[in-house]
Amino acid sequence: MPGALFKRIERHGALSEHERRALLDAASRRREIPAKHELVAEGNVSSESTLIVEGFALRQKTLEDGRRQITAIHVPGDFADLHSFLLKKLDDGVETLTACKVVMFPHENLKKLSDDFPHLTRVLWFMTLVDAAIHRAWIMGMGALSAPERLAHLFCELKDRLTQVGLAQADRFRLPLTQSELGDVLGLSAVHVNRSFQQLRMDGIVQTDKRDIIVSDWDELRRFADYNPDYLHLNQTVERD
Amino acid sequence: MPGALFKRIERHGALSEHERRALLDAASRRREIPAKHELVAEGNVSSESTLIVEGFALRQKTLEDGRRQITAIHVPGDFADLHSFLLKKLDDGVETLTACKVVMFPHENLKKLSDDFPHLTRVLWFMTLVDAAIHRAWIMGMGALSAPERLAHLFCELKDRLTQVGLAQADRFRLPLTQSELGDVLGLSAVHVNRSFQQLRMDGIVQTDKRDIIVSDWDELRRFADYNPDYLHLNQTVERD
DNA sequence: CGTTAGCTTGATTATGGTCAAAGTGGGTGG
DNA sequence: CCACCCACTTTGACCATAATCAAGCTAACG
Repeated sequence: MPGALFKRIERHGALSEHERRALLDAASRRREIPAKHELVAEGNVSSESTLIVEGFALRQKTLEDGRRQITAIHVPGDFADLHSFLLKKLDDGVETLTACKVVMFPHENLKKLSDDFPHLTRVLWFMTLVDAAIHRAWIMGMGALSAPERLAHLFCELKDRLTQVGLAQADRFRLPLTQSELGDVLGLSAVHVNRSFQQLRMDGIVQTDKRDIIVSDWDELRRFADYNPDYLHLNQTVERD
Repeated sequence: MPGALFKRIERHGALSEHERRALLDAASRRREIPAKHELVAEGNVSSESTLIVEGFALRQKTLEDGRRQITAIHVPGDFADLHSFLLKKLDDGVETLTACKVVMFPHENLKKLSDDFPHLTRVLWFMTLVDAAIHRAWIMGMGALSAPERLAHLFCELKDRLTQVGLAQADRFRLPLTQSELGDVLGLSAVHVNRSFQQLRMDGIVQTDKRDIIVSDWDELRRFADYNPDYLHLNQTVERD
């Protein structure tokens, strides 16, 4: 179990036994958190970071008038708020999307880790850099892609990220977001997300079954969305020396 | 001169003499680069990172069909591609906007720094986290703000970032971007950027003089754009212990 | 079963894109 | 020094994409 927990970290890091142990020791408590529960409020100072073991979470920013924008979707294996280790005051809030099992890492422990384990530090840094690369892909999508393309691009991204941690089937994955939430991700109204869905279905490149996204020809979808998974650095390892 | 060079790094880090020296030693050569010159191409593997000493640079992603999206604007004091230290293969290309003076940091030297100087490592990590926070602010803007609001938000951000490194006057700063480039930043057409400009001018909250942006009442502009500078972490120091 | 959250549809409006042409001004070469 | 050039800005007319509003539909859940 502790092994599976660090699936993603280990994929990027090739940790030594010593580093594994230190990482495990840095974790404080496990927590189970219900769906739609706020973990950290936007603007709050945080003193621990959250590794998601099970379930989905999101990060969001809110405007005065209530408009909200989702800035990140997190899947199992992700650190949802590792950036709070150094930023402290979060510019975005963290909220569970589904019920989650998480492991908390107090910042003082991460501090100690980063004093003693340079390689492990670089691996954690790397993971926040991938978060940033995903931000850039979203910026690209919002600036240059049409609504159906954006939706398709998101499906491609989530499929690859979920496959990385063994949570997608060959032709489908579960998407635990309502169309309204998807709107807040993509910068679209819920109605327009619905119409974009219909277009993808009518064009025959995406099917849906409840909350499952089903795609028989991923290459076709990738071409449609101009998707290139390089930015996820899926199987890249931070070199040790 | 080497002192001014690290203005931003030192603001966030409170470096020891030892760390300062190590950082200086990690720099390889200084370079002068003409305007509109590509420093790293999108998709290329990079082996050094670029600290901007003078001038402006940008990062961009391009689609097959030529649509491009600018993902970051960099001002003096910024590391334009520090993320390439660990990501290696860049998902966005780096290009100068104006003529630049830069200092290169070979990744092997950064590697050594990060082995030996945990605090300095955390400061560099912090700077990439601020980049990511800026990405999130842009995502928010593109998803939830109108065209004139987005433009105003960008002005507020650049004003604060330039002030941090002593490059803005009280009521104005130089914006070395054409309206077409601003369009590629904001996800708008050049024509619509022009019309958004006109609206800000007509509402009396922004004036322009050549490439200077002049604002007499910043608070008004900030309110208009729903701008909160917290995400820039302008004067925040990474604690040493 | 009734309630409710989420999905779907239609009609209308608004924001922003596209295309084309006409200004403007700084820099360069004759 | 002037005239031309070129890049950038501005304008207008028209079109496309997406938002909004309102209502009806569906299905899971208590």
